[in-house]
Order: sequence, then structure tokens, then C-alpha cells
Amino acid sequence: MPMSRARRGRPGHAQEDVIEAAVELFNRHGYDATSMGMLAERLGISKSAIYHHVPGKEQLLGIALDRALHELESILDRPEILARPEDERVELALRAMVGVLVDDLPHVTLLLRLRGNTPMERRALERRRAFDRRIAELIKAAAAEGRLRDDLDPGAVTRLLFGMVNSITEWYRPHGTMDKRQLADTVIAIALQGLRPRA
Amino acid sequence: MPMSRARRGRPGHAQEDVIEAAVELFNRHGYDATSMGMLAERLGISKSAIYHHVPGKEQLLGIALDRALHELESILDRPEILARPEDERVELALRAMVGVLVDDLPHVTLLLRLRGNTPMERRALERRRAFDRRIAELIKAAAAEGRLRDDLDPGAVTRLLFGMVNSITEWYRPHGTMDKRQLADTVIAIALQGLRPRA
DNA sequence: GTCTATACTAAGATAGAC
DNA sequence: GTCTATCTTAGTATAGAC
Repeated sequence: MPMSRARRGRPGHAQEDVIEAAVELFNRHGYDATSMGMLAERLGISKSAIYHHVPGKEQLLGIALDRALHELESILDRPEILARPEDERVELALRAMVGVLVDDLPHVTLLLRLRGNTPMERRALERRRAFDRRIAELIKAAAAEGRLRDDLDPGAVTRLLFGMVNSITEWYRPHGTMDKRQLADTVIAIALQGLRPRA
Repeated sequence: MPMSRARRGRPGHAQEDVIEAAVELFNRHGYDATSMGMLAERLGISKSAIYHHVPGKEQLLGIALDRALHELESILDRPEILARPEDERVELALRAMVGVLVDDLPHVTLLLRLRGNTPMERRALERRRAFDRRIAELIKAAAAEGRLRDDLDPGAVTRLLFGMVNSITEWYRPHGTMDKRQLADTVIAIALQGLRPRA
């Protein structure tokens, strides 16, 4: 029963459905463990029909990764971040990362789980590393200016902060009790002040 | 050229080699993207020879996950942790987690990347969640006693701390410049005091 | 303990009809 | 835009010889 659904409107809508469903399955089962057969079943069409909308499985992943990377990289262009003193830049950048993670949760989740098994995946990983390096520079600059404590290794601090922020994809769900703003506040509170009660 | 290596000693040594190589490949490429053929090539034997040492691919994963879970669960039995006040328990538990992650990096890495695609994987995931709940209780108890700041959601705090600690598997490598103790100190410094310089 | 040969299954993808 | 049928490849695993 094909029964082309109530999406007669603009073209491209069908492709969007395929991508969205694929990303959801990739995140649930992992990219390799997700077959085109599973995707077809989920969409209610046959395997071969998928190839009318997208060239292949790898392109499905590529499109999703590109969206995530585009959103992350856009953070680096935001003028309100670069116009601040170093320590505020760090806070604003972390808040912006939390925002992108939450707004683009499925795509970023996929990106953060990449293993780099194909050339396409490795290109995406390299773009991600370039982004990470830019944020790491902000943190190191803030530390060098004395705006962050200087008794810790800046490299380790950066990795741990990234780990904390990136973990959001593994547990946070929008539409829960905590909104994006509260989440970012919690991240910043831990990162800058820590959990010890004020004296 | 079989050339059975200089491991004539005790039996089981060969199986250990297979497991170790498998875990390394699973971590590098992902479980699904790792084939028995890749493992055979790495070991310098044929695919079919692997089945002399281990029943199949899934058991290879199962053994590794069991080791990781056993080490993590052993933290909960350590008497020195339960004999402390609540806030010190949190610090000791986090330090212990860092220790297990570093000492058992390959196995824990595998555990933290599980998707739950098979019954065996789901059993391991449930064991991991049970462990997480026990540590979360420590953090909530410390917050309830006023030994951690009370203006943050304890659930979110717990997840973020876990994210920070668990991220260690994604970047920390022993034999680098930072030892296990320094790593744990850095985690605790961020978690309890934060990065703002002392006033 | 390892090999070669092979069975069996599932995957990604294409051809061509409707 | 979807289908059925099919191709091709690669995967896990087994059989049986050495």
C-alpha cells in the first residue's frame, strides 16, 4: 500500500522524511547496525524506493553530519562572542555549544559518535577537530590572561569541558522539565564555580 | 606461516591475545564495522582459526563488557568510600571511577559506546545503568545534606559529571604527560571548585 | 591449532515494469 | 514514486583435512 501520504505540497519534502528517519535510526542503533531494510520498513516503502530520494546510505550520513558541522561552525562567526573579554568569550562559547547541541540534537549526536571508517567520515572528523581547536584557543587564551585558574593543564581542562558539554547528546531530551537555558546555566555553574557550596 | 609464537606457556594465552586484539579493533572501528576477517588479519591467522579460541564475535564483546562492568561494580564494594561523610564519598567515588577508566581503558571504552542492539548488549547496558544509579544516589545524598550547592538540579549535575568523567575514554592515553592522579585531581578541581580563579 | 573450502545470510545497490 | 526481481559483495560461521 504505497498511499502517498498527505505530503503533496513542495518537492523535497519526501527526501527530508527519509533523512530524518535515517538519522533517528542511525542514532538508535548505530550507523553500521542500521540497514536500508530497516529504514524502508520505518518509512513504509521498499528498499529500492529509497534510492529514488537519496543516492545511498553513506550520503544519508553525510548530509546529517554536514548540518551538524555547519551549525557548530556558525558559532565561530558570531560577532557577539569575539567582542568580549577572554573569560566571557569562554562562557559565551560554551553556552552557544549547548544551544547548538540542543537545537540540532540528532545531527550533532551522530557527529559525536563518528569513528572515521570512511574517507567521508574522516573529512567530517577533521572539520570537527578544527572546530574544537578554535574553542580550545579561547580557553587557553583566557587561562593565559589569568581569567581562569592557572594551576590546571589547559589541554585537559578543555577536553573535560568538551566531554561534559558533549555528553548532553547522550541524555538530554528537549520537552523535558529542563529547558535549554537552565541546562546551559548548569553547565556554566559547574565549569566556572564548581559544586562546593559558597563559603 | 602459522609459526605459533613464543607463547607455549600456559593455555588460554592465545585466547587472551584474540580478545585483546578484538577489543582494540572494536574500539578503533566500532563493533559492527569490525569483521572477523579484520581480526584474523591482525592476528595473522585465518578467520576460521579464530573460532578455535572463542565461540563467536558476540562473545568477544561480551567478555570485554563483563570485565569493564566487574571493575566498575567493585567500586561500590570499597569500604573506604562508604565510611566517609557524604561529600567526601562523592569525591572518592569520582576518583575511583577515573581510576577504573584509566586502568581498564579499552574495556570501559567499549562499554560506554554500547547501543543495545542485542539482548546481550542490553543486559550489559542495564548493569551499567544500575551502577550509574548507585553513584547518582551518593551525589543526591550529598546535595540533600547541604554538602554540595543546592541551586542546581541533582539529576542534571550527575549526568554532566558522568559525561565529564566518561569522556576520558575518548582522549586520555596512559603513558602521556599526565598521570592518573593528576587527571583525577583535574576532574575534582573542576567539579568541586570550578575554573574561576580564587578571589 | 591452523588451514582451505564452503554453506548460509544479509547487506547495498541496480534494472526495468507499472 | 514505488514496486518486484536480481546482482554482487561481504559477513559469520561450520566441516573436515592436516
